[in-house]
Amino acid sequence: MPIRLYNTLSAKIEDLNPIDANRIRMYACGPTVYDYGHIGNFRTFIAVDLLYRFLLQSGYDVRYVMNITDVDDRILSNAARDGVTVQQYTAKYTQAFLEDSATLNVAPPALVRATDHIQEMAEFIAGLVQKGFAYRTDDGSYYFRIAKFPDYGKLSKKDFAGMTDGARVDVDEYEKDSARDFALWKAPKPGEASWDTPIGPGRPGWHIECSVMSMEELGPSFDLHAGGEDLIFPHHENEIAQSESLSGQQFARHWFHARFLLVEGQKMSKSLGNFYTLRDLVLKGHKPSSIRWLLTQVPYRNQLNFTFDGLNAAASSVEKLRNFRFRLTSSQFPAGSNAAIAQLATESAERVTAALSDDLNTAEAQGAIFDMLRKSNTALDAGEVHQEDALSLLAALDRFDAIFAVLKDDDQPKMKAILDWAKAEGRADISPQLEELAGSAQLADDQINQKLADMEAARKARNFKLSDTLRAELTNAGIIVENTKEGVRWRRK
RNA sequence: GGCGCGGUAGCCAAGUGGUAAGGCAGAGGUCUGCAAAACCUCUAUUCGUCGGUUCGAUUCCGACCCGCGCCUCCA
Repeated sequence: MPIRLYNTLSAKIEDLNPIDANRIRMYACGPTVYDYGHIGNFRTFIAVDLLYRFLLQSGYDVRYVMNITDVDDRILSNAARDGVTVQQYTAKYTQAFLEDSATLNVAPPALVRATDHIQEMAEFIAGLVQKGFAYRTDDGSYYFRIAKFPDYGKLSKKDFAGMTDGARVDVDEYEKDSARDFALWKAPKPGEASWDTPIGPGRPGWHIECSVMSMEELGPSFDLHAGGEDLIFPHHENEIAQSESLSGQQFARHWFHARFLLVEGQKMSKSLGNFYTLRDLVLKGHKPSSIRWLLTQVPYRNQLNFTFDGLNAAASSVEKLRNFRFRLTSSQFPAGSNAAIAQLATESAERVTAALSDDLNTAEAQGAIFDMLRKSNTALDAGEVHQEDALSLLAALDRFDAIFAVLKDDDQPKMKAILDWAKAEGRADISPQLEELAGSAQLADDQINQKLADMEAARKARNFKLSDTLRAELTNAGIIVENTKEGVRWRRK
């Protein structure tokens, strides 16, 4: 089954057709590390992560590169303001980004940093100058000459042909031939970091890093380029212009853009008070798995309305999935198999794959897995699931989770780490819920098991008062005890 | 203004030219010492509004209303 994806360049859903049959080379625009990542950032990164994981599952040999933008105007001016080096300033947020990605189970791509490629950028720009696509202004900045690239606008569907501009739009800006020409290289600003290169001192423009690093890592022409929808213009449009001008070849063949999310029905913004970093949400007591699930619920091209109600609903959904897996792995089944269940497992896995192949329709895929869940639970209740069936269902579930990555119950240590960070930072907004969830491992497993044994003994003796007391103690420690026909079992809240 | 996306149950959200997936929440029931989990039943005669095409439209077309995005550095 071909994987179909919407391609911003053609504005159509197309079969993904890699240059090399079995290999995908993809590049994603990563974060600018000047602050902690917010949930909008992670919506995009998770969307790309789902794509990456699905390509791997589909058998492709995927080379996935993401950049870290560790040089831009904000970074340089903030570093100067704080009296630290650019490296010092960005190290903290780069680290935070890596931690947050891990918290959200984002599979790590190969990372490249802009500041490690300054010389290559200078060479790239020199090449553009040589070919007549770029020019230097009196102050030592370099600009790309859009008039030389007739395809300019092909990604963002903008028509610049009829547009003539007067002198300069912004008199504070450096001089350039046309208002639309964009900076490849900016002359140094007094008091801020700059780099010495063969084209002179200065700092790179925003777009050049991605052209340089993607082409260096993946070749002048590669399969897939991803990012948030805001990057379509100007960032990706400019990348195309630079890259194709220099190489004379098509740059990325397929462009994948994730749509922005809304928060409580409105665009996320600091002024509206609905701006959340990942850490903000965890501090409120929300599990990373709930956040990841909510961010995967709406297909990447649709607007996703991120709400706290939705987050709580997501937590319930994840718990339901985990309960199901728990049931499959902790129950005893009769030997043999049941053809109907085997078929259910197979069909469900196929439905998931078909949904994801259809432009990464995550909602459809999740619907399929919940159908399997309900039917399986019904069969489990009826005792119709045999050993081999349980394994088949488990395989289908884990295949699903190889993409969605929410089943592993590791929220608690992640939340504990963020709690520790928040305390070290002196954050005042640590919720009691986080304290409770992060601390739920205060009881060691053997302590839990001892209490469970005591509780079971009390229940056998029909000493329900003692039994209830012990259950309450465990509940307070974040342990949920389940008494089933097959005996007692427990899990963390 | 230009270009683009969307409006589906209390909330979130798929989807199809042939009569509405899934999740959450809610109600009732089964199971159960309690609890938890799970299952069953119920909850949109209807898919922003108004027209049109069609045997038939939520799905196609048009208009209108509403929300959202991009239009130079926000994922």
